[in-house]
Amino acid sequence: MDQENSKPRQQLERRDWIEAALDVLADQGLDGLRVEALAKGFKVTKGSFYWHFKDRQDLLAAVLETWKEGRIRDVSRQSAATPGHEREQLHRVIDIYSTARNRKGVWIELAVRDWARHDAAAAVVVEEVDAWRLDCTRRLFVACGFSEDEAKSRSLLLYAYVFGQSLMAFDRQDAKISELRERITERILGN
Amino acid sequence: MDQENSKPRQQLERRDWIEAALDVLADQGLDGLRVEALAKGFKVTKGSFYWHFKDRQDLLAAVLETWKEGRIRDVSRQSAATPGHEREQLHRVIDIYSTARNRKGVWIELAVRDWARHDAAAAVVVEEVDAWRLDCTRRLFVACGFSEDEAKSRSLLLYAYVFGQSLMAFDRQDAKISELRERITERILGN
DNA sequence: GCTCTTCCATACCGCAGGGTATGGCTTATT
DNA sequence: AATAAGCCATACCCTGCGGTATGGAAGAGC
Repeated sequence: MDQENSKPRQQLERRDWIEAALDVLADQGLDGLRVEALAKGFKVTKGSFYWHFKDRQDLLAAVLETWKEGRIRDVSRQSAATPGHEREQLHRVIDIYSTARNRKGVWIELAVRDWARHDAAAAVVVEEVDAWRLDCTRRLFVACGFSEDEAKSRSLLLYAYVFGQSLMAFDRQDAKISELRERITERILGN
Repeated sequence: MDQENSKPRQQLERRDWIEAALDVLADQGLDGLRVEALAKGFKVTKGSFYWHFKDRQDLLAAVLETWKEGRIRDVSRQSAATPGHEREQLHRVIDIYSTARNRKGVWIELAVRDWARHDAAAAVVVEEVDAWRLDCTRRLFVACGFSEDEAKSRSLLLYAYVFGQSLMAFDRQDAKISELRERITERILGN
């Protein structure tokens, strides 16, 4: 119910608040991100919060920046694909966002995108992250032998699919869901 | 800024509030759906609102029901495909949700799905609508000559793509976006 | 003309939550 | 030991918003 501070810390830092904020963002959404609730999670009052942050917007901007940096790092790791294993790498990109584990990452992703629909700053960040991601997978597709246009097209399809799939309840629709997923993956990556 | 009542009505009905609520839902999201703000849009006080609705939850439930009925009707129209033109029908399904016009419909879709992530009732409705839609396109794919499994798989890919695509800013990513879209559509519907 | 119903205005309560001011405790510094 | 700095508690203000109670205006029916 309430997020415990696993390490019974004595001093809170900016990072701790940001981490907790990301947790809340994952399973409450942006409008569930209240400083008093956050403070209560740390068994602390908001007097602490306003020591580390100017105001709520300050936290939100920091959350956004943190999320962006994390995604950029992820993309960088994916870009460093072992030559000859680009297709495996693309496969992993799909798997990572196909629910199960990484539920938190997916929900943060959706929360941020919802955020971006009503906030210009968030929209900019999402666009930047998308551009990185799409460019990364585009290069991978090109390395697989596809043309530039086909690589762009498939990159778009890939990410639209994984995000769209996380939008659908979809796990409960069909029993043999994993088989369907394999078919789709093949459709995106295949010949 | 404020939604005008185009027809200078004298009496408000339940439908009017629900319609206005859907507008707000489209460009403000669920947490922007406040009864006082809604009343101000009608140049009315909330005394009126609480005449037509028990409370805020009553409105939300009605909004959800209205949205569900609308989607079910849409699916029904798509199901009534002229035999021999199933592929055209699938093409239209993709086009309808590919932004441009129907921006409102897409944003409501996203708002409702965000809603469903934190509300069980909304989640049920979304699941039902998804089931209808997937079953409809599945039948269309089968009519196109695909196997049952392949039809299911492509239906999933189709809807995940259109929803995911609406999640991405994506229109500003590339100039020749329409060409990319055609490639993707071909990938989803093609041989 | 009178009453009753329908629909909305006015006025109010209660509470959650952002933000501020200030005081107190703890640790480091000299 | 005394002072300063870092970190948080307490107390308070203000606004927005859900919800209620009640009164008032306009038409319907008799």
